[in-house]
Amino acid sequence: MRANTRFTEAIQILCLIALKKDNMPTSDHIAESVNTNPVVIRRIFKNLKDAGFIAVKRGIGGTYLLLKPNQITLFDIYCAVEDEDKRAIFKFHEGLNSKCIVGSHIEEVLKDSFTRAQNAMENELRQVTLENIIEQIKINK
Amino acid sequence: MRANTRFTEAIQILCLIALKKDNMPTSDHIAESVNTNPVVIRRIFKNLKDAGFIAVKRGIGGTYLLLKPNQITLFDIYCAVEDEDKRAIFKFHEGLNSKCIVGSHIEEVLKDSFTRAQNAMENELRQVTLENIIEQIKINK
DNA sequence: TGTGAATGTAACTTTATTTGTTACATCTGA
DNA sequence: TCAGATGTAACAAATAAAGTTACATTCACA
Repeated sequence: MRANTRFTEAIQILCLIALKKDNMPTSDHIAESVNTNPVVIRRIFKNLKDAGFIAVKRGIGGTYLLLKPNQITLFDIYCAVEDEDKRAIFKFHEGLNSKCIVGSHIEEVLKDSFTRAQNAMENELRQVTLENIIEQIKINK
Repeated sequence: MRANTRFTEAIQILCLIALKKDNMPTSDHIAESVNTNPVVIRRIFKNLKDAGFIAVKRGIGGTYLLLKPNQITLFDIYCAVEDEDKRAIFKFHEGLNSKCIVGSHIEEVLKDSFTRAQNAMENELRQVTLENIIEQIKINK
């Protein structure tokens, strides 16, 4: 399949919304910045709405934040756009041979190490807020 | 695309080789434990050979370890079967709008946080050796 | 109250990538 | 030499993300 870019796109969408309070950006405006189709943006809107991060106005259009940027971490955003299965870094082949000592135990044995690695990654994402990202963008600007 | 299972398969292959010193397992034997095609196993053999972990005997067939299980970490195995691009957890959409403040800076700004998260994950993989995994399999047996 | 511009969403296509499979050249110990 | 293995190319199948089209629905405003 293609590389999954929903997470970084979601971050970019939230930055655009946070930085443009006056003219609330529409899916068309955002799609231009991300270089994709407006429908792709609207699909991510749905995830961000469900997570309680934004509100989207029908009819007139536009979006705004429901939380302050310092209340949203990168991990929160990650969870909003990818379910637990998708967030798992390491996957197992299906149908491991249960008659084989290795095949029947490897998944259980590796699960521990994999969980630790996954948690370490996620804890780093928890350390960074949307506000941190926005500040960096302003500095670089 | 499909879920990438090469990493877990490589670990399983190395466990099978480490645990069967007498009758060195062939790609056919291993394929049965992993539940896949022997060619898939041979493709991973190539990565493990290139990394210096195993030797594969042509003609007669079979494989054996060139390093001790305590000299190979999960991170080493990860690197052997996935190049750097594939190991990257987070990907960016291509063609971000360079005329937009967010589009032109987001990748650079996020890179820092993403690198930290990636490193945290990889450091956990460095803590676990093939020997640790094999011991756990024996205990569970 | 009609209109224009936006969102919500279904349905389908395109593209990318992994795994599975077939086939066959090559190798090696007995 | 031969039986059984690996090495590898080439192609098919499966899967999933992103792109696209289409259209119903919504809402501020003239």
